[in-house]
Amino acid sequence: MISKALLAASTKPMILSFLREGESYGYEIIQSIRKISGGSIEWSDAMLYPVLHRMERDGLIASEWKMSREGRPRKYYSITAKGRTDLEADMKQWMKVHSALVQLWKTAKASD
Amino acid sequence: MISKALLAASTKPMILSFLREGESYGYEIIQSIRKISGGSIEWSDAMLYPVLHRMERDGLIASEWKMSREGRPRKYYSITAKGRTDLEADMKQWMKVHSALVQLWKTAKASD
DNA sequence: TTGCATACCTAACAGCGTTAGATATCTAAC
DNA sequence: GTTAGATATCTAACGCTGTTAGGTATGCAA
Repeated sequence: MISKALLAASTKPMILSFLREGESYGYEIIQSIRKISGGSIEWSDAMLYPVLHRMERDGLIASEWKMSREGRPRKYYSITAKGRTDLEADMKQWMKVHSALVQLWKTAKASD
Repeated sequence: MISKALLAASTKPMILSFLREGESYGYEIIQSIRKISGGSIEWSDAMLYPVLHRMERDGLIASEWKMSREGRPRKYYSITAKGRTDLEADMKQWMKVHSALVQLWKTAKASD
């Protein structure tokens, strides 16, 4: 179970990274992220859908309703140019924090 | 400037990692983290002090008032056994998310 | 027709960073 | 001596976001 704070920090960059590979829809995103993380990341739909709505409102992704063969409507999302730019910034931020954390862990180890 | 969400996810493990090297106090923690991160991580005192209070309430750290030579009172914090255990769990969680993110970034790169 | 997977959505609540304050000491400059 | 900046801690109101707990609807298998 990933903590709420870590979830909040990683959801947006993960969605943008995933959509960079091609369009997808909410339900599929949840399944794919679970698979990619080896089961350690379990997103709830009640968390994800508002996130997708916010990201679309902010122009990071765009949506389009499509009908699947089974007759179920799906809302497909694709990444926008703004979303790609935002992802690049997110990745840099993430790496800065990750580097600082790793450095702190190493330092502590060395003094053990 | 690190985003609010990423800050919220990294503050606790960073404080615990830092205190694992020895006791410290709020003001010094802010300066040290800024230095360690090369200036990219700037914590505000209004963010940090409530975090320290919560962590103490949760038994992850313990505090003790001490007087510095200049006469200024400082509240020194030290990590507890529970804090060390919590940090280990945080590190595992962080690495799970980090691995998933890195994998997504690699996949995207490969398909470029 | 019952149950499960698929597929989407929203409202109330709780936790936490931001903004904007407050208080107090020490040191250096004017 | 008093002004300014660094040191050192704290709190209240606000906004954002995940959680909990619901709701709606279709397709398929038992």
